[in-house]
Amino acid sequence: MASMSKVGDIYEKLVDLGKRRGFFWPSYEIYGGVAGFIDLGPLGAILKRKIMEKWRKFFILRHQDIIVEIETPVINPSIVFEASGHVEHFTDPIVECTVCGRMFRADHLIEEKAKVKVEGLPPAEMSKIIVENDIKCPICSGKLGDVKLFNLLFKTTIGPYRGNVGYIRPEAAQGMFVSFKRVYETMRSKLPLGIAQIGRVARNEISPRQGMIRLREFTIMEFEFFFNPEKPGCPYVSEVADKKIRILTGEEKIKGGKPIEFTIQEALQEGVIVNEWLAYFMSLATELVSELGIPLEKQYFDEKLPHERAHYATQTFDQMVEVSRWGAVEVSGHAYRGTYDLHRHAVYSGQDLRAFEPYPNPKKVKVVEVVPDRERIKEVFGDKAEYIIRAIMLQKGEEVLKELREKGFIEVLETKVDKDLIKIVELEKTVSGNRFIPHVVEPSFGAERLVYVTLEHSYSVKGDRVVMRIPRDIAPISVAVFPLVSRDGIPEKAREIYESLKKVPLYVIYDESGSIGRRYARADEIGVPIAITVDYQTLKDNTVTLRNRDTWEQVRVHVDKVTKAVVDYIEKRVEFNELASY
RNA sequence: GCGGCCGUCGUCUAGCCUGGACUAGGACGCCGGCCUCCCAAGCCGGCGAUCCCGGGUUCAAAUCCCGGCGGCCGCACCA
Repeated sequence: MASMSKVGDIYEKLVDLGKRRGFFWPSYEIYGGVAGFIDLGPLGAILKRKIMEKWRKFFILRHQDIIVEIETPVINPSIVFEASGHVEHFTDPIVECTVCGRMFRADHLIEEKAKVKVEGLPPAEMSKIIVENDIKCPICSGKLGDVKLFNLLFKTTIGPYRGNVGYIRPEAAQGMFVSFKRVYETMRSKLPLGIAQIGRVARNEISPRQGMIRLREFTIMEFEFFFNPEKPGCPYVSEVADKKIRILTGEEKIKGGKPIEFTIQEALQEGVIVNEWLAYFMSLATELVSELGIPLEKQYFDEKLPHERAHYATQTFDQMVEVSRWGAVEVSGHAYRGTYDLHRHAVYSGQDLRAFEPYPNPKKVKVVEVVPDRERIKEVFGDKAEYIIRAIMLQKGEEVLKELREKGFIEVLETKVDKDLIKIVELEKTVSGNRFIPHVVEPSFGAERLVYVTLEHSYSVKGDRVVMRIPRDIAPISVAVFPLVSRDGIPEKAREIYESLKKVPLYVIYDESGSIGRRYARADEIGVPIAITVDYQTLKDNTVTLRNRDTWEQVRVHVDKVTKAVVDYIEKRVEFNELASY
């Protein structure tokens, strides 16, 4: 297909196409628009839905015995995001130069210039440090203003009381953690367990740009996969052992290197990916993105360095897809979240969010029990005491003991607790099983970004026309029906076929305006994979022409077989040329 | 948030510098009709822009000035 060629920067062409043909456009256009919001048009909405369905097939339907989908609210009471750490960590202290107006992260600036740790300090304290250390604007040396907090969470109130603060979720994940106990029970208390959700989230980005890549409100598709850290193996990993993925490892990134191709097996053996489940899901993510029409060499995983990672994660890979204008964009994140979230919710809610796995037979074992000294902890920590006591009690006794012996204190909730506040009791006990906080790996996908990269990698030009080569199983419109000419009973015949295809059901368009070539062109531009043309021969032998969007090849198929041919083709059960034998 | 460039029919654009002849022109697309036996053909007719919004200067503003909103690029930000 030498005449099929990719063009350079296609962002603007897609923006144009999106508006003209109804894939997407800026929201609130008639009021001048608001940055960071987009509407999906008739075609975009179908495309997104088909991509979501594909995601469901990959991650939920294929694993429906262990991964289930739920739906939880978009608006959350503030306690949820206090527990998750978002209220604290999703807030950036920023400082503006009074001369040139540039904005900086106050904490980064102070730590760099004054060499002091300022994490968690109130803004007024940071402002003081800036004045005391005479820190100036690193660009123009101008005077810096006061430190202010900027929080990316959208805030609202729940009900009529101003004090009852709610936030719109910036990720769906907390819904899964908060309802973990319930889902775990409905799934008959077994691990591993994945809890998935597709839903809207919002982040109040400071300055969103880049069309549908950086949005203030978007759809996230993610699941939290809970497992016993003592049994971290994934039984499916053998199925994907030889599958290839590309990773820009942290080590390689520091050296300024490029992504390296690994098989899943190699990535695990070499310790590049720390967990089998994480590796398995990364393999599926690669396959999913490939099925959106993005070749392997245009995707890679970017291992996040410690300072690039979110507050909850111990290992994170961003799945990147190369696009023409912005280099590579993140379409999914794969994080090892450990016990962070469940632990925090257990502490904040006072609920036991541990899993339990019975031993074959109850065992008599020596256990180390941790008994916090409630009175003294309350004296020392005041309001925080209750949370600290809960956090201590959630620790494994052996681990607390070890930490105390090594350091003389333990660290919980980013707080040091001295050894004389904790009593250790060793006793013999009959235990019937293991109680623990499950570990979590989280694959999380941005639906709109997947839509965008799909469109971008579908875009091709053939001669002077645009052909959107959207993979046929996710193309918004599956098939077009055209009468070759609009007389002699041909339109009537074509309409019959159109009506029967709609009932399949399929997304179908019927078009009899303009020349046949114009209609093919219109269909190509919105990525309709197959066109059916009713012509004079149809009147004689009841066969129609099927025309392939990508190659323009044509085959004749009997009218009675057309539905099956179309369905088989768009569901990728057969290739186009095999339709000739239908 | 800062700086640069930019904002005219559905889309792309002419006009803006040098204010008036602009009833804002064109191309493509779209709608209706004719024609048409397979790749944006042709013919006829039609719809479509208070020139992003608000204010100012002027006898007169798409055009000059100010503010806002939006877009792209750079800086910062993107847990």
